[in-house]
Amino acid sequence: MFTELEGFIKSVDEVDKKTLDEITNRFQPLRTVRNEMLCNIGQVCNHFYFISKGCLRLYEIDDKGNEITGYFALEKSIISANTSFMLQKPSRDCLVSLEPSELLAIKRKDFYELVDTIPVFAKMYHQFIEFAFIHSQMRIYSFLGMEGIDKLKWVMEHEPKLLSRISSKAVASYLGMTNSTLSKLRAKL
Amino acid sequence: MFTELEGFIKSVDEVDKKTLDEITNRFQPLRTVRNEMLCNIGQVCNHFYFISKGCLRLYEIDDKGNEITGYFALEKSIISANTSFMLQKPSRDCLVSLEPSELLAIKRKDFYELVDTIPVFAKMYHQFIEFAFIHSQMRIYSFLGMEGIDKLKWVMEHEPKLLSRISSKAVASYLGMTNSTLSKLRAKL
DNA sequence: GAAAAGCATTGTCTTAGGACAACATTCAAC
DNA sequence: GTTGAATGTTGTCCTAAGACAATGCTTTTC
Repeated sequence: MFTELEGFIKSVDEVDKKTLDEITNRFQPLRTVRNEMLCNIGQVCNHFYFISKGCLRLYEIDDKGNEITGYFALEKSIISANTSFMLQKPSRDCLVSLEPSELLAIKRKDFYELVDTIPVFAKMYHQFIEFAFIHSQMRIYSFLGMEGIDKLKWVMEHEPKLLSRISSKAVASYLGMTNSTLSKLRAKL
Repeated sequence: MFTELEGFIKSVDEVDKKTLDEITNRFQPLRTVRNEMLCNIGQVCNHFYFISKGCLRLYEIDDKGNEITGYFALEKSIISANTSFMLQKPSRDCLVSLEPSELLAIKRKDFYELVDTIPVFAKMYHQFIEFAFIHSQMRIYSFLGMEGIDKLKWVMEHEPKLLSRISSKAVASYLGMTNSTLSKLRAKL
């Protein structure tokens, strides 16, 4: 499990073995089953997760009880209930595993200590958040105003893994449509 | 103009006069008229802007020629054509002033030098990007799946300044609807 | 301060997509 | 493997919102 994390860090920048150990030492392995909740609505999220294997989903539940997916994270990436983690406020999001997953968890305090003391880790976080922001903006541009069929084509082009791996229901909640609409659109292609 | 920037930096963290000067020295004042273009589509954005007075808008033009607003920035905040600035790729966004504005511009190279050498500046950037990300996520959650009337109520509650200050047309492009729809929804309230 | 350009409002018509429901299918758990 | 629950498909019906157009209202510019 730690091999993947080491590879992930190395992909950010060159790093010596000692520094790498300092980083990985702070992470605790964690195995989840399907649909295991890592952060529930109302909790303050105190961990960041690196995904060695598996897949996590971050979603919110709106006034009408509909789920809206904010983010999917696949293996070799990091995720938390970001807003709650950053602001240390009760989360409006749920963070759950979609599959049995192998994770490495780091506590918030340790996380920010590494950010403050280890440049490669700071750079990694910096890249993560820039990417997360850019990705969100891209979704806003792509999904506001776009018609359903174009949203579907957009995911097929930009995030094809989601379609092969993740349930239609969850994908629909990511695209901002109902599962029946998604199903009809798929039939049209 | 520089007074506002100094206040902005001080609001991030305590900072001595010398450091403050090192920061502000890198900024060049810049006055714009209405609708002045600071970064056009296809250009690589090489500046970050602090807004002393006025208001900027970041938007994209989709396949059908419709404008989609990604972001509004009012005085006492910073903005650039973020994606292009971060990735150093040709921008898909246009950055324009909505009003005659007083700006302070900093070159990309200087900007990142300050990020790397002055902790308070790094913290400021860090806060900016965390906020920008959180704001984007909030918009995704709020606007995907929400009905028009609820989006309007949402802006009235969360960003009332936009409605009093910015043209309906631009607000509509921010909410992902046409201006005629927005006008009809307003009449309904 | 007149002319022009850009905005905002309101109307009609049309359509994409939501709600709900019935049924089929897959998947997981025993 | 069997059973039950969750997911996916397809249908009908209906409504929110887009397209387009006509008109009135502001701003800007000369």
